[in-house]
Amino acid sequence: MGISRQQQARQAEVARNDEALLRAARRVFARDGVHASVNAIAEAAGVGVGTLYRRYNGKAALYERLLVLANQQWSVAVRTAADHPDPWQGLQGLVVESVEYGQGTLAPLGKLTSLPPQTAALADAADRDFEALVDRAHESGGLRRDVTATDILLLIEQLGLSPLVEQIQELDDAELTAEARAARRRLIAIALGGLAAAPRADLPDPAPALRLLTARWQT
Amino acid sequence: MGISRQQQARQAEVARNDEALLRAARRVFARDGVHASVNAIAEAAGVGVGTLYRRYNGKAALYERLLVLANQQWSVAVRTAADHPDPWQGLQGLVVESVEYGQGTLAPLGKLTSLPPQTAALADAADRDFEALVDRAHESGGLRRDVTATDILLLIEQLGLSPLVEQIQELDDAELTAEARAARRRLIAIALGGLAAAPRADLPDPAPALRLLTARWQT
DNA sequence: CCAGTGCGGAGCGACTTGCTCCGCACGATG
DNA sequence: CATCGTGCGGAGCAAGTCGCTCCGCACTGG
Repeated sequence: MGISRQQQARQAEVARNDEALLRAARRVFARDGVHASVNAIAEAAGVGVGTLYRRYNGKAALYERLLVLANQQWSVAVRTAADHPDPWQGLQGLVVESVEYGQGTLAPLGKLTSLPPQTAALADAADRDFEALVDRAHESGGLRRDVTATDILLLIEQLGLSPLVEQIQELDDAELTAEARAARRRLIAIALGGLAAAPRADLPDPAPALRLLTARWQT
Repeated sequence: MGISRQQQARQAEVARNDEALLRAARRVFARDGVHASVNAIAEAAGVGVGTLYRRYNGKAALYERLLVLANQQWSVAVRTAADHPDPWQGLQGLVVESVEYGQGTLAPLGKLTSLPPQTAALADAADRDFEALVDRAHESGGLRRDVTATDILLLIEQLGLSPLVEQIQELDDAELTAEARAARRRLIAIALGGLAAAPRADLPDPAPALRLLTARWQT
């Protein structure tokens, strides 16, 4: 039972569609929360709803996939950060990467589904690794001592859901979107500066333009 | 044409209802964004939809009222902060107060309506005062120099929309809600520490419990 | 040309939306 | 106690949105 050449030829398109679907779903779920509609996701991905339903059993299944993927990304990112020679540097990189992953918080949708057991196990392991990393960052003197691992997790969640970035993304203006992401990078840097025990790096990127605040609700 | 005694007697109830309505509207709009339904707002306020419609011409009018009130609170808070003898202390208080006001970002709903002109003028004046305050905080040496006024405005917006606090509020557990607010106060303090030019105060409130992360999406 | 595959999106029933309207509870008046 | 004015809750309506199905079509390799 081999796979026909026709099937092989289509695989590329299928994979492209699937990726677009997941990226769009991540964005729309982050923006609209539980209210996110499958129509909106399909449209944002540039595919028909039929394509969405051919791959996922419905909204809940799509969301569950997203949860699993987010979990994998978190596990990998924690492991990478733990491998950094300087734990405080590794931790900073982890925060930046996690915030910019763009998942937002998916917790409100938790009711839609429950994590598969093996994913939950993976998450537990990653969380233990994360706490160990935080401990080492304390010992290295880089991380201020009164900050806990939970503080940092909450900080990541807090920074991940960015009205600024999400709303400006809707405007479909590439330059403005880049500015918004840069502005958020500065906010992340400010927060990281607040986590640091002592001297802090300069803020990255040019100072944000005021129009980032106003562009969103102008006609 | 005087007001009858009966009318006077009812005024108290009317005022109570109106306040509950506004507080509920603020919460629900912050949580659900544009999708917030008037039914949900009325229910959260503990009143019927009829009562809502007797006072406001519809969702847009309610929202506009919220915008105007938020503007007033911002103006007052900026003025108060500007009166503080130490501009950096005043600025810190302003950030905390604005974040905890609980408006979240209302920008996504901006399309529903437009600000009345006098409110816009008030906002402009407040923004000028705010920039002056930031300048003075720079000069006083309290605020790190590479942070701009826009950075701080974006930071307030970023911290104001808190998935943690909003989702835990849904659970209707007073103790847990207090813990969530305390946890966010620590995040604010961390961010303020990142804004500071040099030495920082200890973080307030006890360290957050891990269950703040998990309680939300457990059955 | 054909056959196979994956695609878009019109359309379905179910549900939610913003909003209206009416019968009723309440407290003051006489 | 009966009356009356006032503001209340929420059933119910039309319009719209939802998740989802299904079918005709475009594209590709032979």
